[in-house]
Amino acid sequence: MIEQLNPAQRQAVTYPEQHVLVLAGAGSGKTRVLTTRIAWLIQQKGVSPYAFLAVTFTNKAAREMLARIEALLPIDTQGLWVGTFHGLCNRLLRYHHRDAGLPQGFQILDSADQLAAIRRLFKSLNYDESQFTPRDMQHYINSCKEQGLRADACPAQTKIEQHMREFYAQYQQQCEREGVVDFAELLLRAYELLQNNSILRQHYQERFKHLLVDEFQDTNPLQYAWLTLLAGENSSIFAVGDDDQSIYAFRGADVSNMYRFEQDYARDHVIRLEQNYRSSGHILDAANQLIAGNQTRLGKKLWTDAGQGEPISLQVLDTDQLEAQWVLDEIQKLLDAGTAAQEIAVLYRSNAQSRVIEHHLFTAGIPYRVYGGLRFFERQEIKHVLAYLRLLDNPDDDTSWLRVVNFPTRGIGARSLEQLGAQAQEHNSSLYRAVPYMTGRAGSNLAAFVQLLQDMRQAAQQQTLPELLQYVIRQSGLAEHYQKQKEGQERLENLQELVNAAAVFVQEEGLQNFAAGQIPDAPNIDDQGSLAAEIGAAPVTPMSPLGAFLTHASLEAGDTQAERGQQAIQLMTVHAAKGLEFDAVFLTGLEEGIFPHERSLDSLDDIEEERRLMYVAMTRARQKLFLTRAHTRMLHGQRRYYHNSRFIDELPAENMRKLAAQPGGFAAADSANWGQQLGPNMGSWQPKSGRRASAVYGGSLRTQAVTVNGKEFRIGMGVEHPRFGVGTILRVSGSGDDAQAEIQFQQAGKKNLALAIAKLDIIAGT
DNA sequence: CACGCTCTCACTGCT
DNA sequence: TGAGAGCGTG
Repeated sequence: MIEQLNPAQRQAVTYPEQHVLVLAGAGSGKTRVLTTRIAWLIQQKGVSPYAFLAVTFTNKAAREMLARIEALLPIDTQGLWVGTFHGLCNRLLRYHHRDAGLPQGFQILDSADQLAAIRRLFKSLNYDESQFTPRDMQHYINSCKEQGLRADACPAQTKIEQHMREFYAQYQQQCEREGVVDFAELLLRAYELLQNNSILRQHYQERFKHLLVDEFQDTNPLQYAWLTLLAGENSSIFAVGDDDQSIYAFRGADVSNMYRFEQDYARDHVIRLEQNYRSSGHILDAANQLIAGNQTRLGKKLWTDAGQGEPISLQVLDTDQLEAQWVLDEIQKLLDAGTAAQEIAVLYRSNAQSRVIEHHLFTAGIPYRVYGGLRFFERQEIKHVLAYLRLLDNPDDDTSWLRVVNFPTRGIGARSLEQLGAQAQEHNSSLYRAVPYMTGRAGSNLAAFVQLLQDMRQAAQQQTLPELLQYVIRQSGLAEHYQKQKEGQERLENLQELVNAAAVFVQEEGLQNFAAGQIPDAPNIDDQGSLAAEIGAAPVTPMSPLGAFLTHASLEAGDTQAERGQQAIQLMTVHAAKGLEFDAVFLTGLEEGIFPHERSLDSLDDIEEERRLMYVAMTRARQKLFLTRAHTRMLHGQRRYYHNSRFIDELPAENMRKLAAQPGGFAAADSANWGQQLGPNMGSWQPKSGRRASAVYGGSLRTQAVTVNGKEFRIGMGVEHPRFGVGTILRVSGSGDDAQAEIQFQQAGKKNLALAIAKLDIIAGT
């Protein structure tokens, strides 16, 4: 089992049973180490499978981990807790819902549901959106929870903070009333459950001798607290991560958890996995050099014994169009040379950049697959069906109620709902429970809807889950509605797919013989029986197939796209590429303001995160890495001009191959021969010094003044912008509608503005 | 209640 | 540029 491991991997796998931090570089075999550690402890040390809790961030990672453990061990892996933070917390809360103060069938809100709930509360509290929007509020609530803060513990120094905190409290009340929990709540509740209930805490602390965490750099403070709370006196945490690949600070991840863990738990117990099995030497050397530019890191240097391979190619193009064309040409060559399409990836910093590339691939007839976008359980037609189903389980779920009470339309308009809302408020009840107070036409329409739900609930008692779904799709009128709709065909197919998904689900969970609403006995679910006996906890609460399916739908939104195996070029953001690898990688849009993104330019922390992102991007490539940038690209419907990304300058010359510039594009049209100008060592790639890269704007395109709409803009002139304030023109270029100026604003920093569009006032006398 | 118009705004995205 | 939300009209 451990014979084929390298020394560092072996050390990690066989480390004494105590807290360890494993710094696992990109492509160093971290999943293998994690899974082998579990298998080794079970097999060689006789540790019971019950003593393990292994936690990941994504369902995909959890599935992969389980599959690999099963491949390593001939024995039964039942009892092993492997899952996502949210999945495991959900499990805890289902088992101990009473202790956690939750209703038995609590529903889970996904981000969209949460936002809808917040919007609804905005309306019912008559909040205007001038101070903060529902989106701001959602972000605020989640980040409070991710720091373990309930509303009463949130700061209230300023008026705004007081308002937000008050709203947070109201939102929480609404969730309690409706019996729903959002994602962050799953974690916070589970944490509080263990915190407040010493019997449960001790039970789990004694049970889980080994806590293993994947992607530790992505944990947020609450996850860290949950994990360290769960670890008892005799438990050990095996934390695997890479601080250089921490790219999710924007959603609450805090790399300093790694530094803290090292200090507080694993001092002198840090293992570095630095041998890389993925990329060639040139790529690794360049990536190492780049990431060394970050101040804050634990430090690590990847190496390979597989040879230098090919240097990294860098190509500079005039426009985003030409960049896409160049990428297309190179892809064509790779395909001709026999590279499999799915082994070629085109990466970009943000999704908007995919369009041009897609267009070129599409025109050339090359199959491609864009990652990201709508996932299966997030589609509106799917969410509609799920809303009906949720109401069967929990009619007090107002979010679901409002979603489908009038969809398809059944004569219950905004007016009726307003009245219903008022009744609900008055009787302090859910909308569902307020229906009997309604009279007249609205009352009877609502009563009919309640009857519809009642019929469905009845069906749930007799039919299997797939049968119930089919029934709900028909009886709700959704099937008919989409049949009539012009573009409803695809939606109908998705609904059928949902029925199939339910059939697969009950099969896999062994629930196929149960009616949808029936609660099966739970003889073989884990050790909960013994737990109940042991600590006198509330009786175990298994879920009905319906409840289980709804939970599944919330916690696992489904893949964005089907199998990766298809013969298609892979297009995705750098974030989405984390954890993946390809023979050939095109990293596009390497311009200052694109990558690093303009929103990150003023903060060192943000720039360091962008640098890690660049590091992640580069280390996706096995053999060939192509970097590209364009002088100008269309963004937000405007042509904008960009400098070289600082990250290009930070790469060592000896690992790079400078490609000759491509002729053509607007350079030719503008009669400025950019082709020559961008020859080797000029615009394309320059060693170290060329940070300012003035060559980009140099030569015949350099202009002293331009006239737009009768106003003359000169270099050095003072201008005022309604948002950015007062600034000085550093540079002008182009003409007519394309005329651009780079302006140094006193407050807002340097901006490139299109003069025909920007509302600039010239400050007289400058 | 549905449709179409205008306005605004824009990174990354798992659970 | 173009998606999504808000608003007014038939």
